Amino acid sequence: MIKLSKMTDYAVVILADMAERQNAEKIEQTSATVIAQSTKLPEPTVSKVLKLLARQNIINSTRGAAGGYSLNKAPDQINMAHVITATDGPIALTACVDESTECCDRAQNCSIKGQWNPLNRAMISALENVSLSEMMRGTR
Amino acid sequence: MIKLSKMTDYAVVILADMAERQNAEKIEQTSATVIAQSTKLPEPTVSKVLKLLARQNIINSTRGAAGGYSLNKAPDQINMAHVITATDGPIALTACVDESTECCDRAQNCSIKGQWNPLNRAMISALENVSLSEMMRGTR
DNA sequence: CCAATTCGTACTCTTTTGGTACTATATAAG
DNA sequence: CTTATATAGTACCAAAAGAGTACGAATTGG
Ligand code: FES
Ligand code: FES
Repeated sequence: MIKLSKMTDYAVVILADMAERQNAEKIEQTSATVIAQSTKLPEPTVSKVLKLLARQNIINSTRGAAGGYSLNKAPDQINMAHVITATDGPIALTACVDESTECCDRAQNCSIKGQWNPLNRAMISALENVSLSEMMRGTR
Repeated sequence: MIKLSKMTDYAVVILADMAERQNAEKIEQTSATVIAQSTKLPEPTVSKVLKLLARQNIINSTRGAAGGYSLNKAPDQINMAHVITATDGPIALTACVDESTECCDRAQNCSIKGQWNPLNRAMISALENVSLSEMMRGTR
């Protein structure tokens, strides 16, 4: 079954939690520990997800004592394509998107070589059009 | 990385092969063996994929001697959502699409429970809008 | 009956994913 | 300067999923 990974699932939950907190209280930084308690997710996993999100600049990280994470954009500016890219890596439905790389094993005999792009583009733009705030409808 | 399975990859290659053959020659039934030779894919795998496609009525199967498979629709009537459903199972980005089922483990503490639908719908309709014939552009 | 062909299931091997642990680095406070 | 508190990065192991294969049952035409 085609589905997204648990990491992405967690990422959305965590981002939603951060968005709520940042909206309600005027706290700038939140530590991984606090988020883990709030979401009831295991802390090491939360930490891992936050690191992934920080690498893609979806959230901001501050080290040291009194450090933590904070959203880098408004919730309606964060789209799912970006989040999925951060947690699952690049969105490419097949390995055969461009002709430069190795493609699949049967490339020489394949009748649809290099024809996956329409599908990929459709998928990516669909994901780009769903924002975090849309995922949070009815939350508050 | 979010990607579709090799089964789906094979399925598209196989369907493209069938579409070409059915267009060129006026053959009604084609056996798994012939398709395997034509696509250079291992026969057992081809057989497996064809069975999956037949179950979803994307192709037609005839048993017995002189039996085989044939397309059930025109190539532009076959969309990728259908093919992916046949080979990978239902398209649901998360287990938490409807509230009836068990959802994920943290359902009780989840702030976005039941909010995955927008994402799922976007994804599915994107896939429905890509047809097999679009994947075959430039083939013939 | 016999040959050709699909159907269904089950099994094994490999790859990917999920989760955890450990160490290094950075920063604020005393 | 030292210490406490955080994040950053890497590496590792177990569990799950996926890919491929094999085998026997069922169906049809000659
Ligand atoms: S599917 Fe990869 S080259 Fe055809
Ligand atoms: S993600 Fe499953 S209930 Fe929230």
